[in-house]
Amino acid sequence: MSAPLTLVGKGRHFASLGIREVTRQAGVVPTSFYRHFRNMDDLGLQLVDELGLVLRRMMREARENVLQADKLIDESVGIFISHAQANRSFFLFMAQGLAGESRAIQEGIRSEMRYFASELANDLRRLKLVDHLSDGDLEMICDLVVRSVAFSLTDLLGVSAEDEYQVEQIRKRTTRFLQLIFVGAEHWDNRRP
Amino acid sequence: MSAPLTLVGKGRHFASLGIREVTRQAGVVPTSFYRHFRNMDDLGLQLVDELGLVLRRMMREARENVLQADKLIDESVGIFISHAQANRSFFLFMAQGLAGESRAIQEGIRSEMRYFASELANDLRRLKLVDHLSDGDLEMICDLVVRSVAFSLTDLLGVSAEDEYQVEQIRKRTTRFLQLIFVGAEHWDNRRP
DNA sequence: ACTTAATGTGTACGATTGTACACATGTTGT
DNA sequence: ACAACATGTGTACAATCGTACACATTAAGT
Repeated sequence: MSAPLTLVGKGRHFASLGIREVTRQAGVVPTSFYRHFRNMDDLGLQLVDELGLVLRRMMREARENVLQADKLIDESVGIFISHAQANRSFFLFMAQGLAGESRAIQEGIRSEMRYFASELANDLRRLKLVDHLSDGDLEMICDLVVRSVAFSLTDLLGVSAEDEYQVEQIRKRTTRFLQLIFVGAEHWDNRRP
Repeated sequence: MSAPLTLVGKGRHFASLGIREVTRQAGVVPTSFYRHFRNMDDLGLQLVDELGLVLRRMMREARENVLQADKLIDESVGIFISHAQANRSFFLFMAQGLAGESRAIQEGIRSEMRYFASELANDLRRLKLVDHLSDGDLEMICDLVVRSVAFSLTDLLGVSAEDEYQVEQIRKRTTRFLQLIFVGAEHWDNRRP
């Protein structure tokens, strides 16, 4: 399962990978592939499941480290960036899959993002930061947050992890996006008659 | 050039297309490909250029139709959705290319999005809607707007254009995203000490 | 009308692909 | 120790791939 991730990490697109290519990278004969997966789509779906675990680990770390609310955004963005770099290939796979050619993989990744957004909504409720918002509005806001971060992901994966200046730019920009969204959230009910 | 778009429209990923496949779709012999493109990346780059034209047409129509400021968001989202549906294949190609395997195509699409965001910033300035914002902040906000809309694109392309209920849901959700961002923008300077 | 350039065709080649089948090796439970 | 099972190997084949080359057709410029 790590073979396709390695290839994706080298700049290949998951949709363009073949069975032979993957098994070659895994140091195994092509026919062995069928012992584990029915086809490439099946492989992709299992990768989505593993991606879920990676995201859950990231959430857990964020929950443990975000102690005071005023540092929430900064800390979270930092944790996100360090996880994205530590699991670069996984996140590349995720970014590719969002517009990939397998509808099932697409839906799987989308579902992981929805789960992530709903967990975020729970956390914000628990921290008593969003008492003035309805459930529907909170869910919408968390969705926007997750999407914005996911889009920053494609920025981040486009630069080398060693290019500290660029990474810092992306970190700052993502932080400002989230600040802007939360400013909007604070004043949101004014808009809802 | 329309052959690869047709294939993308049928659910294929651009990165997985081959020269023979494209020429077959175009009703032409494989070797003819080289009369027009050096390789698939070259084809992709020329498609990005055409995508630029599509986006510019969309901007023009938005500028002509958005007369009063209070309907700005609704109108713009509507125009975006109708263009995305009318040029489905083009926008699919765009969504794929953002995390595609050619760095050059990726950068090309990103560049189109930056241009789009800066034009949006100009328009908002001209409409005198954002006098309290610095150039840098306005640019950041427009970037977030463009990203959010681009992400909604992947939602929209995932459902059939005939599924009016789903399309309507996406329209509403995108509109709310933008409203939230603009509420944030209105109150933004409070945050900047 | 005649030259030049642009574009499409036909054939050919070795490399690579997905997958079927029979067989070998290693691991696990009893 | 032995059976059952999971996993990897080797061989094979038709299909497809990218691309080179020589040739035919069409379009444009003079």
